[in-house]
Amino acid sequence: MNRRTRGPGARHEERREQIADAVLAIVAGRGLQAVSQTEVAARAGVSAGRVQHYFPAKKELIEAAFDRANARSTARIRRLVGGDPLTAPPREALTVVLTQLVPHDPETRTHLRVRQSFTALALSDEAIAGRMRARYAEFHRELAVLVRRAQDAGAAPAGLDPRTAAVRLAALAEGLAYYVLIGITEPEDAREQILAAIADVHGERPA
Amino acid sequence: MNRRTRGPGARHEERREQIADAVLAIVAGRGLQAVSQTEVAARAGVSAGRVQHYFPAKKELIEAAFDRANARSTARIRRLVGGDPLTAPPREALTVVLTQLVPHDPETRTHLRVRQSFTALALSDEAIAGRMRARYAEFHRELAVLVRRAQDAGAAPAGLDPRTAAVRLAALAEGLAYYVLIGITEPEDAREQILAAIADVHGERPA
DNA sequence: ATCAAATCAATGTGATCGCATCGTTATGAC
DNA sequence: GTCATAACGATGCGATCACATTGATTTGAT
Repeated sequence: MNRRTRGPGARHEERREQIADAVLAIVAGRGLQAVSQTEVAARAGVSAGRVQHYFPAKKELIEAAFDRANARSTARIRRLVGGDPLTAPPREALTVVLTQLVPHDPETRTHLRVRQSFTALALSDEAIAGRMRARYAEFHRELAVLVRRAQDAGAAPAGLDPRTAAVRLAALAEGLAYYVLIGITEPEDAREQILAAIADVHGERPA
Repeated sequence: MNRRTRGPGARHEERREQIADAVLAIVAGRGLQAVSQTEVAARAGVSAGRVQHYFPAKKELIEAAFDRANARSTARIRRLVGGDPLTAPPREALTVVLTQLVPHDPETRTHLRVRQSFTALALSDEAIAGRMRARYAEFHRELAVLVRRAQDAGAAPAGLDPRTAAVRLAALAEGLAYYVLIGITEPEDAREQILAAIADVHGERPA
């Protein structure tokens, strides 16, 4: 129907995303504690009043930014896989999803910095924690499906429980990702380890 | 010589540790952003002036708390292993060091919450980041020594590069630890996965 | 005993924060 | 056209923060 329901402009969702993106940029650069109405408004190139209008409470602003980050991440994965990861070739999908977790370009680096800030916030903010748990539940479930399909396709002999293998892969990838982020591991090394772990799931011997 | 160099009491280091511990308690409970002079003073049971006296700048207070957390962690590991981990039976030391990373009692849970807060801070605070890198360098080096000794002792056939294996083990353990912390993985499951990974390093087939 | 330095508490200060409030403007419904 | 209302900008307010300042007190050294 109407693209604009009310008021001037009224590209409501668009504006919200623009502001949420500004929050993410600040978080990536200087952390969550640097997020304030003034800071966000300046970064987004809008008035502080507008920020407050779209997000009456700071809590909502932060949560919107978190959701926005997840949406961006999901979109990026889908773009790289070329569709729904669950219907893509399982091994390729596994490789993309897991290697995208480790920072290797500005975009992934920024995303992981943001994510790391929110993981800390989740420890003292139940609203974020709930979203985080839901996000991980979906993530691990999706990974488990991929692992199972990969096992079925390959010549996996015994076959580890898909769910367990999925969690193991994710944990390894996330741990390595943080090491890369703080600069104690090279992106290439992390990637190699992840590929080896994926090969292991396929019944091949890891390097 | 003199335990007290100057002034009343002058149990300088002791007081600093007491205040640093208060900081850690606050971080564990409500996160880094809840740390303020007033809050710390109240938690430590001292005047706000004293906090300021021992830590003229907040930056120093935070860094002292970080160092304190590391010292506590090191002491706990040594206590559990019963001496220097590097001279203990390698497989036992590996098991202790890695399984202690995942939260399974109030102490380890608190420690990991604190650690998680600091990992986020390290992304926007170079002083903390430097300390963090140094800490990990030592941690991974120590793990690598243990892995090498474990490989020598066991019947490991080929033998993965000890350094690579060490990083892999640590990454897996830390990833699992965070999953446990936010409640999407059970402590027992995480422990099992870690034990399996250690067995793998020893040349045994993982479960 | 005296003194200098360390310790400590109390108060002040400027800045910043989240949020409330108020007034103006722009827009769509009628 | 008019009217209700969303959109928006600007300003105000109370709270809190890190840090500075001040002054009193306690100790060890001499």
